[in-house]
Amino acid sequence: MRVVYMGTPDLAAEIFEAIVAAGHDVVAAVTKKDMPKGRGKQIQITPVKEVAIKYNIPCYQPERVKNNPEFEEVLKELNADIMVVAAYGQILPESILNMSKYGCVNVHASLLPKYRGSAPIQWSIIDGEKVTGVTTMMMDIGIDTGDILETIEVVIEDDETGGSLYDKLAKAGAKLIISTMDKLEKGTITRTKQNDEESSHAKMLTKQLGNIDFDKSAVEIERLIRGLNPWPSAYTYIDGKLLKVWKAFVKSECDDLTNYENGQVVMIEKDYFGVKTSNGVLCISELQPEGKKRMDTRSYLQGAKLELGTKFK
RNA sequence: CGCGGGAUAGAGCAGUCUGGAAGCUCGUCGGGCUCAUAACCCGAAGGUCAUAGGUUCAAAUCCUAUUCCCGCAA
Repeated sequence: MRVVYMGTPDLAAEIFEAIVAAGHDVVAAVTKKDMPKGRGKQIQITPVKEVAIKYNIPCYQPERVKNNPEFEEVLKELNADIMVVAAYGQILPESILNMSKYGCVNVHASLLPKYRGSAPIQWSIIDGEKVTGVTTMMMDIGIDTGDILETIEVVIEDDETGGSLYDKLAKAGAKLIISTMDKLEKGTITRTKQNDEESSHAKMLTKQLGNIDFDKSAVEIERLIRGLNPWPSAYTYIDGKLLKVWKAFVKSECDDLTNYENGQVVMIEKDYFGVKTSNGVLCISELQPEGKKRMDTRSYLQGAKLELGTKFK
């Protein structure tokens, strides 16, 4: 098929590659504008643009697609059979949705109608889901509300992190979109309406979200840590300095801790230390002090003189 | 030139302000103790103190430049 591909991050890039590899004629890529990123403020090109350059595919980066007749004209001229959208980052107007023969198909990293929105992967871990997946759907004017075409399930492991799940879903999504495009072309696809009553919305991730609240339960905090690993990461403060928490586990049975407050260090072992929460002890086993590299807690304890009763935050 | 922290043994750190013997907690190796051990005791190896230049009788430490790592912000 003659494809226009829209997407921005790595996940979208992987799906992009799969479509190219499947032999489709991708005539153009559309991605967000290059933004200054990283320490220097160096301009960094988006992962999708990288792929476009690799295969010598023209790449468009409109500031905005809404109310942009010029860009719509360009799109029209491309005369695509289908537009595939994956984590593009902009809402498409109806005129673009209806522009091509097969319309706009979106690859979304959740089992819709659950986790509509921008950060479904991390939220599914934070919420403690056991299963998530990828959905392909026909886009309409709502946010992730269109008819479902196909889904694929992915199990969330007990030690799943945002990063590891991201990779799994990218691979699953790549497989699924090929299948969906194939069925669309053959006309064997079925469309299923979403049940809005079962829907939920995954809010955008913010750095604030990673600020650990020790008044929550250890189980919840541990999921937060995994969900926000590697980005934007869960953290707390010690002596006013940032301390990122990369890995932790929960200990529910402990000695009497009524003398301690939530957020205080209540046990120090060789490979971890435990912090009291509202329910259970959060045992931190991998962390990163401000300005330092990520390290296991064993190493951290060699150099830092952590004492029982130290309060985080 | 967006703001800031950092580079010292395999790891994590102290020492730098106030120049004057290379240290700490571990790890590794050897030996001992023990029914046994990730526990304990004794011993050893392992460093161009990021790089280059400067000041000084003397530099990890003071001055200048460079490289690399990291946090914030975006």
